[in-house]
Amino acid sequence: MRCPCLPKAAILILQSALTKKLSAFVSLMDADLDTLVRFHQRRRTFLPGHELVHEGETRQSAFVLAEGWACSFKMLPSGERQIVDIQVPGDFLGLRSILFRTSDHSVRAVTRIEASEVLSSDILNAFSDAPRLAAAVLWAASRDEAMVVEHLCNLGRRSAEERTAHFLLELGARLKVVGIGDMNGFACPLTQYHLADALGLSAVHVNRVLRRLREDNLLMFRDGHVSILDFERLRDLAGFDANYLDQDGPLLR
Amino acid sequence: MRCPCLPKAAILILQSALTKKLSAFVSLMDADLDTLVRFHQRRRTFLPGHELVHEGETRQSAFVLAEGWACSFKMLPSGERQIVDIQVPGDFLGLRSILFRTSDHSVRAVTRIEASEVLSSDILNAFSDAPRLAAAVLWAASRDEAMVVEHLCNLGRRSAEERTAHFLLELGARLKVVGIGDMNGFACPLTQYHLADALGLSAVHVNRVLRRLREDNLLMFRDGHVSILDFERLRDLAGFDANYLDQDGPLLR
DNA sequence: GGCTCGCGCTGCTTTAGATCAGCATTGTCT
DNA sequence: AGACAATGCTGATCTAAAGCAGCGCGAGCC
Repeated sequence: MRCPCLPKAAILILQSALTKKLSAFVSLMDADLDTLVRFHQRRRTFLPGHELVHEGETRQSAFVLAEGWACSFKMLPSGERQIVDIQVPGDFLGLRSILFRTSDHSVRAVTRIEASEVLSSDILNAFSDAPRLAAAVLWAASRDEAMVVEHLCNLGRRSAEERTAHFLLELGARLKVVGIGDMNGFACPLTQYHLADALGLSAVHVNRVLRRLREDNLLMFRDGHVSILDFERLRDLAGFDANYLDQDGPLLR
Repeated sequence: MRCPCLPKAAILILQSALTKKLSAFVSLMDADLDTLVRFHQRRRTFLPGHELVHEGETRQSAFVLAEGWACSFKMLPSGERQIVDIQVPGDFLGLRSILFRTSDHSVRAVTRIEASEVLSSDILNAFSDAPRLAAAVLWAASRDEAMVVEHLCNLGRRSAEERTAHFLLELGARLKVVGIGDMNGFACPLTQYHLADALGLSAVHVNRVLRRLREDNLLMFRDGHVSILDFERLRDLAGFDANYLDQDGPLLR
């Protein structure tokens, strides 16, 4: 605990996944933590499949994901879905939907989730009241962008196997930071259809790729669990370098 | 001019491409404009091909692009290049490189460019001194992310023709906001190799796609100029909806 | 019990785009 | 002038992944 005189809510926040993540960027002051507490009012529960944010609609809310998994995606005119990112605890959901006139993407719960609604006033007030926290929000948004950029390289220049391996390694690394899963694997509620929509592949092909990865003793994706069988070879296959997650080492700035 | 008592430098800033872009989000106050002036000290000129930001290196600078074109990209272990985005006047270059421990991407001048170096202290001080400007920076970063997200959909779910059309329509829309080009087309210093690296295609295939688009009287990419021959059909082909650029209509928030 | 539905899995055929190879044009350097 | 490097362009061949078709299995439901 940083400061025993903080209100009880703030102490809970200290342990939240979001705080863990932001603390990798700056050490937050009391004023920042007080403001973070406000982010965590309005906690909600949503069932699997519920759409929290709707592409093309105005006056959307953003959320901070506390428990469970979600995915952000865009629908294309052809009716196909492109999953942009998978969200795990500590991630913002739909941040761009409150900064933009109309949301450019949708967010849907994959599992049952708990999330706190964040209003655009919460974010914008943070810029006046808690500049360090606001800077951390910019950092978090930039980190999200870095992940999308890496996904772009995935789709543009990596083969189906490399892509799949890279995607699952990234998920593992992100989950480790918020204290879920370990080097050997993690619980994963995604279906092969989720993978297909995220990786720009057909579900049929994802299935084949997963089989090959399993037959090569690289990883197993089965029964809602991902097992990393050979991290080194997987990392080399995928060309995975976690630098872009900016999460190793203690906070510097 | 908003305020005749501002220093001369600030009045110039009022007309800068960055200011035009940020003003689409919030109307900036004098304090914001003063801070923006600081962003525009340290103006530099770079020759075509110069690499301003280096992937994997620490202590990088960011820049605001004032004149000319640049591209941000990542190199993959295979030696292939994925262009993440093309930058035009008013865009930030390498913003993530000052927020992260090590830069996750590189930035290279396509043409001769003029750019102002922005230190991480410039950005972070803005959070304390000019919260509205800081919020606008978050918006600009989010807009960049929205563009990368759209590129992701491009690579994941659109055919080579759709991708190419979409990419060039987006460029046209972005250039229009900063006052370059019009509905009929724009000067474009990119080579077919740039397109290939941005679109995740081979240069050979880009050439064929451009030929088909030309033969169908949709657009011409030739001699450093893009001519939009049939905007409506191109837009339908590409499934292009400029909403994600969040640049239409007057400022609301 | 039988029904459907979601999800995982597999074989066969097709195709979009890569790869390979080579030519034409233009501008720059010596 | 000749050499060369970039860039644009084209035909022939190859291949990774899509598309299509279908089966198995367990869960939930009438």
